[in-house]
Amino acid sequence: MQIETIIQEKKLKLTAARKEILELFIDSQKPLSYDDIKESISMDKATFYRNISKFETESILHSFESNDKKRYYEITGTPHAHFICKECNSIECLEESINLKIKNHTVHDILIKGICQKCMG
Amino acid sequence: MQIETIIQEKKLKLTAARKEILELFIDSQKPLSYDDIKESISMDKATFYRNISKFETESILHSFESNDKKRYYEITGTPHAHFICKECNSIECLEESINLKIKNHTVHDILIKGICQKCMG
DNA sequence: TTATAAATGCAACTAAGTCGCAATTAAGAT
DNA sequence: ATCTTAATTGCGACTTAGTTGCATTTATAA
Repeated sequence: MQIETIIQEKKLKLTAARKEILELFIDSQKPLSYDDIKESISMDKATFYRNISKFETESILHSFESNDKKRYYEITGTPHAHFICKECNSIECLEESINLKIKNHTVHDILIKGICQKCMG
Repeated sequence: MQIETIIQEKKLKLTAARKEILELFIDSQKPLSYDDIKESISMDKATFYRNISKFETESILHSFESNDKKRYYEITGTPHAHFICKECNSIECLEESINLKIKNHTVHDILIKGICQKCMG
């Protein structure tokens, strides 16, 4: 996944901030919140959120609200469900796809909440 | 569902605030946030949240974070999944139960996000 | 190289929820 | 019926995630 290609396809300006954000999300194996990466990035949080928002409207990233009042973002790729641990707030991507249809509704995302292996002890 | 029975079973004091909260949630057909009901209740928000928190530890209510940074609460009854519309943020209780097991994880809740019938136009 | 629309940093703001503390109250004991 | 006391309440100040207005800077295309 080439950052410059992504940016050019959507006709966005390639700024240092955008490069930083996309590098982080492309390398990450799981969704990240602003809080997760604020130490690793050099831009202001307004810049972060404005870019994230643009990336979302361009479908480069998508997001969901977790159990900890934070929004988590990930690169839009193969759709998959997420497991959120109510105890430690960790998030796992579930690879086995869940095929779920609800009539008169378009399903985009599935979040499963519960207790993860670590927290079950 | 009798409010006095619920309160007595958990050995809590029956206060006016608790009565108000439980009445609202027992009558509601869907999960409610503080914002949904703040006009209808007479207590301070600290009191609301402290009681909600107690009701959650007593398993009288349970809650989840929706797509709009608000936490939604509902009476603990028959387990069911929720559909959250990403566009209008409405929440529906899904009655057909979804049987989902993930090895090494305890599943408590399922949230399905997408677009509801109204918003599909 | 320049023009300009878009992007940035900063500071001030919003909104959901939390916390400390003094005053009040439910419920059991007298 | 009243007293006692731990639990509950209201208030105000605080926290934290995210947003907004505005002056300055910068990527791109002419």
